Amino acid sequence: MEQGLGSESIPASGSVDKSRVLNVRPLRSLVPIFPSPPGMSSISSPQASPFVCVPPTGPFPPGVAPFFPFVIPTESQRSAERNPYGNNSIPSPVPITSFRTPTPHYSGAANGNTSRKSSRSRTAGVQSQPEDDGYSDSQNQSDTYLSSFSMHVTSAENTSKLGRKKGNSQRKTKSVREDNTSARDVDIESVANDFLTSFNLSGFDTIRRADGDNESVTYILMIYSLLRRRLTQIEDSKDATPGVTRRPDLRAGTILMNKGIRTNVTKRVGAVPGIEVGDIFFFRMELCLVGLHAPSMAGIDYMSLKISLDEEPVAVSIVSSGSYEDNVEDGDILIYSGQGGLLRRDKNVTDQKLERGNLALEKSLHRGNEVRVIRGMKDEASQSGKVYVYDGLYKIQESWVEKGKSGCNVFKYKLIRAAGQPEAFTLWKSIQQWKQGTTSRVGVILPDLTSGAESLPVSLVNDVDHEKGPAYFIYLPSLKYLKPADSRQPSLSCTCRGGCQPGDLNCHCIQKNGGALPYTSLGVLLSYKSLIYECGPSCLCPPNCRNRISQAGLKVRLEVFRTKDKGWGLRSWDPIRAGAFICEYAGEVIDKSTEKEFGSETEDYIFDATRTFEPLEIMPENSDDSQKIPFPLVISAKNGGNVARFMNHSCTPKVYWQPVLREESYLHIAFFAISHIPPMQELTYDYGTVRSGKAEPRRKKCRCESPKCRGYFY
DNA sequence: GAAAAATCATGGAT
DNA sequence: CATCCATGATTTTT
Repeated sequence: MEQGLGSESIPASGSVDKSRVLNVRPLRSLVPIFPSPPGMSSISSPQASPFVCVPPTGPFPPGVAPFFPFVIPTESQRSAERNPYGNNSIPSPVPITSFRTPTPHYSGAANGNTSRKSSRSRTAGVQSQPEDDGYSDSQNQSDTYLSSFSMHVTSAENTSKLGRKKGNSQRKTKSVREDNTSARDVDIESVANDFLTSFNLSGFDTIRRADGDNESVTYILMIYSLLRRRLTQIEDSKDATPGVTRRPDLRAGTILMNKGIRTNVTKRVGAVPGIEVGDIFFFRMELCLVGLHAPSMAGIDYMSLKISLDEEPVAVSIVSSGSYEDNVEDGDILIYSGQGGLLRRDKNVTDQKLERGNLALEKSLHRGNEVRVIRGMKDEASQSGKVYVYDGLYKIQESWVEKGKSGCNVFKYKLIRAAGQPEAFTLWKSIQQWKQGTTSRVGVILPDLTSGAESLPVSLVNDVDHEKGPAYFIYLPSLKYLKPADSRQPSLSCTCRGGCQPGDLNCHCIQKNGGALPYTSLGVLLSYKSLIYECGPSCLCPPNCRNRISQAGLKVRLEVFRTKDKGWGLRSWDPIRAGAFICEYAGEVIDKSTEKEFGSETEDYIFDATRTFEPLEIMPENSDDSQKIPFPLVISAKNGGNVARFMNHSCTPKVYWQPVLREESYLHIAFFAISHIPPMQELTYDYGTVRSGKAEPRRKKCRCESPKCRGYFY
């Protein structure tokens, strides 16, 4: 059924090269595929609570994750869930069900709706074909994935019932939008399906949905990131009819929510497994998906807690984002305003009422439970948009009512941060001050080791030992080709004087990239590719062209710092969002004639682009092998290089490298963030392994301290 | 600056 | 009383 759908809604798929399907290697999938138990959607709250005999300060020490043991529902429970009326007869107090569990909404919306709409989509698909060309290449490709893998998703989805929510909005939608717009929705849906199946991702099993761990959280965030960027790209390329995906962030979020690709669905007081204090997020939807803060918009998340017979709401997390007049002066204290009362479209400002979130906060004050605090602040990297920092657990100390600016009553809650947690928000404040110069960074050896060669200064810092700095080298901001590149191929440049535009198919550089720019409008790399093409020296586009991201210089404030046991390392003062460009690997290109000179005795500061690294989940490695790097590139940063030469190896890195070809003959190496990187976390990448046939450099002991550490690197 | 969006809780209806 | 359904409250984001 799904196969039929795929070929129906995307007419071009008739021309798909079936042989590709056979080449698709099974990708690493995170979890085995479990169809969700049919009764999942009817869980309700039984009686007993483990909280009854527990001090109000919370059932577990701070920082220690959840009170839920990892319980697989027993057979009796499961059958009880299947029979909703049997709920009350569950005899034993089982922790996992002792709280009101939100009904999971992973409805079959995606499949159900698409199939219903598919007949309409056929005509619309034809109409929109010219525009579709903007991304049809990649779409067709993933289409092959769809046909080969979709069965998993379909079967998993169909077991759950159709989301009424979805049906609801659909009805509204129909009256407002034209027919062909809703048919475009199908496009998005199928793109999303393609996308997900290309990861062989069929959803999370119920256990992983209920309680997360580090792996699930990062994985979900990666998927979200990629899907969101993908939808953004589609929105981009369809400039003729804007508004297809007005809010890619929300769109990507709901798709994943509906498919159950989320975690920590079980609401909980206190720490959330898989999420650490200091973690950063760029969208509210991300908070929903990982279960840190469930409401997609509201600032207060709460749950009802059963105490003996009574039920009362307690707050579990809040987002302070600047909509209200919160006081954030002191880093460990937060004066938080209650919700409501703000001016709405028709009404005026009103007094806040002691209900919902406000009531929950009040109850939490008396109960003394810990409340997670997420602080949102302006993202300086992008004009619009915010960064959210998980600032850990707080307790409410007092509450009062005061007159707001508008003269209406506003609830205020004073929250105090629990002691013993890693720095998060306070670190941001310090960094702000370093930048302003109001306080100085401890241990600075050089304020700018690039001596102005980069657009932003790079400090050299040592607050660990007495080492005065790395051995002398010349700072090169970019890769130096010693010999003029041999022009075996005529350079194919572009003539986009105003900068390359997403939909412009006449642009050679876009053509080389398969019909779509590899970057989003924010300059974020869409996804890893074995090779991407940027504009080069003879292109007519300006330096700020969107297809010159890796040439535009540093965008984040970096520092080279002394690590505890790995020599010098690199980290950033600014938060870095997933996919963002960090820097290139600068140095001197080593060609065959000079190779001897560098020889094997100088293994340090050598970058070998023929190395391979363990592919990450975010890389649905396309079987398309045509785009390999055009020639082996080896860079030496021994005598001269940039910040990249200080990046250490890690077996679970935050950064990966990506070959970038500028015109036909200039190959560069650019580094991009794998996931969101909070400030001051060391930037590391996987040094990879040497292609077989080449001499192995000597092994070095790896000190990355990750659970997946291989123990050594080259 | 307006408009649109998604989620969950809530309360009324069945 | 349990379940179903519709609506409201929330505020972020482009």
